[in-house]
Amino acid sequence: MVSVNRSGVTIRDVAERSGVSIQTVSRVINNRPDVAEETRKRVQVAIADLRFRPSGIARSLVTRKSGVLGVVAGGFQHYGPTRLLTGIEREASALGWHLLLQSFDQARSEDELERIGTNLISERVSGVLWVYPELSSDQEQAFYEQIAAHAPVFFLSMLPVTGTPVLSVDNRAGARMAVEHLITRGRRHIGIITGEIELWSALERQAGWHDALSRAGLPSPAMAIAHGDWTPASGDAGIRQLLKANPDLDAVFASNDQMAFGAMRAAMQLGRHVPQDLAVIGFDNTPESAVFTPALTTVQHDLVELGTLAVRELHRLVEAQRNGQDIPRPASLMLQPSLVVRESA
Amino acid sequence: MVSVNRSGVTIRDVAERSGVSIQTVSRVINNRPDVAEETRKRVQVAIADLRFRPSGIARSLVTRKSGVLGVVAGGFQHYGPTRLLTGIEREASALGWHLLLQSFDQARSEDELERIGTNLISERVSGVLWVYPELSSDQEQAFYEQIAAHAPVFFLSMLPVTGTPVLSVDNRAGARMAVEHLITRGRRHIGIITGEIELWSALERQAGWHDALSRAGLPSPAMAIAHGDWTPASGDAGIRQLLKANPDLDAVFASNDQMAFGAMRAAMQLGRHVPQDLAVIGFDNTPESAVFTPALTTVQHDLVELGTLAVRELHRLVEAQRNGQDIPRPASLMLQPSLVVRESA
DNA sequence: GATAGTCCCGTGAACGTTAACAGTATAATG
DNA sequence: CATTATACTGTTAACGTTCACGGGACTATC
Repeated sequence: MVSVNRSGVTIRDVAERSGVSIQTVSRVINNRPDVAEETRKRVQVAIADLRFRPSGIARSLVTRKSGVLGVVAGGFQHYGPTRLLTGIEREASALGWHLLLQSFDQARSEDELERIGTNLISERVSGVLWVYPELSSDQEQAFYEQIAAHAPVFFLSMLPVTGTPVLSVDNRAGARMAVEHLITRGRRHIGIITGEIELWSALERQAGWHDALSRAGLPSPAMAIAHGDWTPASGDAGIRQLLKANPDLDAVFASNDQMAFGAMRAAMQLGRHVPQDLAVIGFDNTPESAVFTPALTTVQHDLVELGTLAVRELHRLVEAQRNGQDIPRPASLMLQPSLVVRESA
Repeated sequence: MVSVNRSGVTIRDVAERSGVSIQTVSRVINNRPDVAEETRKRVQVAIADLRFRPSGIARSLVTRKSGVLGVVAGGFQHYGPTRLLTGIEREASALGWHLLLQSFDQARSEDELERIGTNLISERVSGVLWVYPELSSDQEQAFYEQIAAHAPVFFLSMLPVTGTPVLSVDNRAGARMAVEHLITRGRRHIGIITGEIELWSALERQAGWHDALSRAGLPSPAMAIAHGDWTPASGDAGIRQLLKANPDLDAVFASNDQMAFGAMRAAMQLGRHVPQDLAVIGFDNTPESAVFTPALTTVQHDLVELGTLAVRELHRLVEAQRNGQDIPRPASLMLQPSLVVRESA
């Protein structure tokens, strides 16, 4: 019972049925003032009767505005991108924008990038949000120039490059807070399990770890660093490596909660008690972190809010541009995270 | 440094520069055979020089095909919808389709529904995937009729209604497997913490729990049922309620992993040992489930695969329709889950 | 009573592409 | 050599809207 009768009712049909011109119908659907109340009613009745929906496509063609926001994102197996997307979607829909999603997971090849760029331009997106995947700086530059000639681009949680506004959570400050908390609690041998090091957020969290240690006059040797990839398994592997290299390790900062979970489990398997022998601290404040045993101390950041803000800023920019107003060069923005102290540290 | 010069290079510019007609350029970009190799080259050079990208919008207008897949989804704070979206995105992009995302989180009002329908129709989507939110059956019917007149609609993980194909994981069978496993291990007083009962998947899992019990000749009294909402907190509350009402409860089936986590933590706080005193089993096989302490026994289902299949089926249908072929009424599809036995049961 | 202003409505052209058809050469066939 | 097929290219008309005009019928103003 799949219906095939694509109902092709157009503005012309409405005009005919209500005995006015096409233009008048157009005025009604865009509810413009200059149409008599009586005719407006008549047209509206015809619209309802015929179940007419104006074609966004035709409209876009002539107005040269799509009302579509291009979102390039990846890593939906992780917590961050998912939350971000939620915020983005929410605000976009509130502003009447649609989302054109382009994922960028598997192959980060040149071709992939080219394809995404072409798609975004072809669909005449009104703006672009580049959410997650890091780019090498030459790719970055090329992509940015390519797209930016057509629509404004914002980068979320990415290394800032010239002329590109970046909106992000202050990962560095968050990590610093976490490690400072460990230091306050008397820990002195504090390791780190990093995220994927190609990602700016991972690097920033590592930098925050380093900041806190050096401010306290503590060393941050290479052997206190284990490289993870955000997964629980890499947290497991990471803590084993760290404990082997640093027998007197008394705390670890895992760059996200999932790795913290993996690390806690492995530590307990190795006979270490958390937090007595080993304090563990995470990053994300995932729902699971509160109910893990022991409950995870972690860094809270509001990514939904970040996504919301990004869309709002971008929308403002696009509107200003469209109305020929002065375009304020958008500033970068850093949201401040906070610490949630629980049992693990 | 936000660029405003929306580069308006069209097919006409390309034609002019390469000294051919517009039509020939069109033939080249759609790489059709009937164009001389030499002219093709010349046109391609012009395209590259001018950085021309054909307007998907104009193309859609004339071909009356958007190549856009409407996805109506919600609940991205949960594991399921996220995985599903991943699969959908992956396959869509492989097939050259774009995704138009419409969230449906907050207000499930009539207005909301109307807005979504209008959007989908206005954008002339080629097909619609209704991912998560349940609808009351009259809403359902109205929505379906409204949209289906324009594009085929598939429902994922929803109560089947007349004429609507549903693709889903077999939640009922999964739950049954879980509870049967508990029974095999000698458990006799098995409670359930349900998901949001408005959702079909939650109801199916509850039905599976009931199936297994009655097949084994065991009772499934109302007081063995606690209603949750997928969150860890509701798992916590759920197990407390169950233990109070059923002092000799020796196992619980939580309808998702997050609730299982909450339940395990609460049980341990109440002095029960998992799995000795109380066996716990979840549903989803989230990454965290493997590293929780104790590691969670749970039901594994491949939602990425489900999303992939859904898109593929829908695409096939749309293509068949477009080519005027016979349209096979798409069958409903159930993916079989499997059990992952770990420590908690 | 002429002039200007206001309110309402319609006409024609455009937006950027593809579909359908109509050529014009050149090569193959009898 | 005439005829027919083949390979390539161009012309015209859509697709469904909105924009920039223009103009008629009233009403207000001097």
